[in-house]
Amino acid sequence: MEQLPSWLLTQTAAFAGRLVSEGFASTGGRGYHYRVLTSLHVDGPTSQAGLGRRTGIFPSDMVATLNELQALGFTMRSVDKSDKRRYLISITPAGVERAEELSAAAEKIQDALLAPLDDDERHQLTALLGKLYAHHRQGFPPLPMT
Amino acid sequence: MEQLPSWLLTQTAAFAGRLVSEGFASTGGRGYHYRVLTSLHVDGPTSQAGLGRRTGIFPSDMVATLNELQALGFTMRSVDKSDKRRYLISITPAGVERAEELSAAAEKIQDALLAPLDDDERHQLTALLGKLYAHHRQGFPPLPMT
DNA sequence: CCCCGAACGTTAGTCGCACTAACGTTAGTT
DNA sequence: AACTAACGTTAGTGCGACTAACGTTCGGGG
Repeated sequence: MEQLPSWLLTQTAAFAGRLVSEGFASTGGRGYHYRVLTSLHVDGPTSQAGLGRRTGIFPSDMVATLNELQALGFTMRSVDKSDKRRYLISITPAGVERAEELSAAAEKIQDALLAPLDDDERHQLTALLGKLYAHHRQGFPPLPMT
Repeated sequence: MEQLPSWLLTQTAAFAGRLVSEGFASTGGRGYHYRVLTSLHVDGPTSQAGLGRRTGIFPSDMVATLNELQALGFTMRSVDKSDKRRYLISITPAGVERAEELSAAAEKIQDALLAPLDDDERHQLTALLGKLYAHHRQGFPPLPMT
């Protein structure tokens, strides 16, 4: 059982999840915050739905996440007057700062996670996971990442 | 962000988790059932605590899981009269059958998950994940897997 | 021998993430 | 003008991981 890739993947992911949670939680954040702030920081403002497509977060969860981030002063909702259905979500200076904190935390997490692997192996792993990720992402969510 | 190993790992794990959930759910089971039944089938009867150590399931969750499996007729609790604190958990014939069903489901899941990888890559991946798993398992839970 | 700490099973509850269903509003399309 | 699709929102579900507390039982040391 312990050599089944799905077992290894989910178990390793469990450890990874633990590390990620701890890492982010120690700075008072969580995965969704990291994903959203980083996406806004790197790829710029967009609608909530667009953000959801970028980050793989469901619209319903997006609402809650943005409520939190907004309450913390990290993001802003402004009406898109060319389309009254949507908000334009943008990141504040404080949000950028936070995004960088969380990125730093993410890097530390990498190190802890990949500790037993040398550089070669790390590249192998990222390549393989990238392949899996790319494959399974196909045909899955609403693709247009506006 | 998309080349961060932790991002890839957690995202890939998300897909894996989806496939696993779907795969098991389609047969009316879940991950905990698979873990527990397989452990009992492969490594024989033990106490609840022992089972928890084998499978990485918390005692509190073990209780619920065994209640379910017992209600379904897949496992049995018998008193360990040499130690009145514990139950001896064993698997029933129906449970063995179920374990095999779930194992078959797990294999199908493997195929779906690893579809984009050739044999070589699959071995690489298992090796790398195994390394990570082995490393992070150290110093984590109560080790004696009685 | 008794006491105390550890292990066992159990109940209850929390958290993060993923996901579904339904609703009102607004934009396009036909 | 009517219909469909997209948007944001509310509410609720499921699974896995985890914490806290409690009563019972076992084992070892004073």
